[in-house]
Amino acid sequence: MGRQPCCDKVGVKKGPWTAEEDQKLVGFLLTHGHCCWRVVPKLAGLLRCGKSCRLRWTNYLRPDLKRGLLSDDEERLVIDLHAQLGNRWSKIAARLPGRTDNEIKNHWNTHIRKKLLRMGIDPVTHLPLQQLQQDTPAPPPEQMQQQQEEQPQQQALDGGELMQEEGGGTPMIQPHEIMPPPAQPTAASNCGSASSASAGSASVVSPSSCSSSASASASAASGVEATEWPEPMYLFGMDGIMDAGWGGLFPGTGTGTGGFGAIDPFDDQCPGGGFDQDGDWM
DNA sequence: AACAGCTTCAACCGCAGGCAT
DNA sequence: GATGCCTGCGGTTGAAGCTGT
Repeated sequence: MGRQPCCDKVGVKKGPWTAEEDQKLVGFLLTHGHCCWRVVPKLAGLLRCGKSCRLRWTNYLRPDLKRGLLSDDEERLVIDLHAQLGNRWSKIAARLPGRTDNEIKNHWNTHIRKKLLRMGIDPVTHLPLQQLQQDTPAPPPEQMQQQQEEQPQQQALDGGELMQEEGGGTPMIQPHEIMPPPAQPTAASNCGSASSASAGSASVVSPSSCSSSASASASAASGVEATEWPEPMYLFGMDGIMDAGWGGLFPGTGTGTGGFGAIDPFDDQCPGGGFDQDGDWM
């Protein structure tokens, strides 16, 4: 809405990632790691800005990501950490292996925040709302407005949604449901028409609509034992991934974003640069 | 079945900080 | 110390999916 684009270059694609783009990005990062995110899209053959690639990787394609809703323990930890750290989502995410700051931020805003409000707890201060109102006789105008907006919502939700959410909420894919891909998966084939349904959203494979049924049946057929594996990996199969040595790529899965500690990305390319002023590889 | 309103979450944006020169 | 580049962070947006009428 009137914002300046982060990439002023013409021809930079935005919006949802396609399966093909995911494949290119993962394939490139598998073999090269990343030197400078700015040049990753160029070298990977993507019409994206580096920022977009980094975001896609850290929030969705990283193999050490957990998928699905936060567990009760994780949720409690998030609340606890939020009370200590505030909206330092990256710091909070660093304490939850396999979770991204974006994921935690979203979960906070959509689930935990509402839950706390229904419990009469201010999600910002973590103090009881009533006590907050008594202790702060004249809150700032914006806070007053916020409380006025939130109180009716709290009352409105006290009815049925509480019970629903307390009972576990929407049944999305759980970590234990994540199965390794079949031996020879076809790109995006696990979800049937996922790639053809909408070019723009083909890569955004809905866990609830796809993996829990498709991958479960696939693993049942192949007899593969259930293990934790990120959803997008279905798109590419395991052979190349294992050959490329994911384990070496991600030695520390609990360190939050980044996580290329053990590799020397672009070992023979990066040192000394090699890019012109436009960031083109020379 | 069709529509409208609501919810969710992937992706975007601008900004700040770190680092190299 | 000044400048520029790159990365990471937190806030925000909007399309897709879901739910209710």
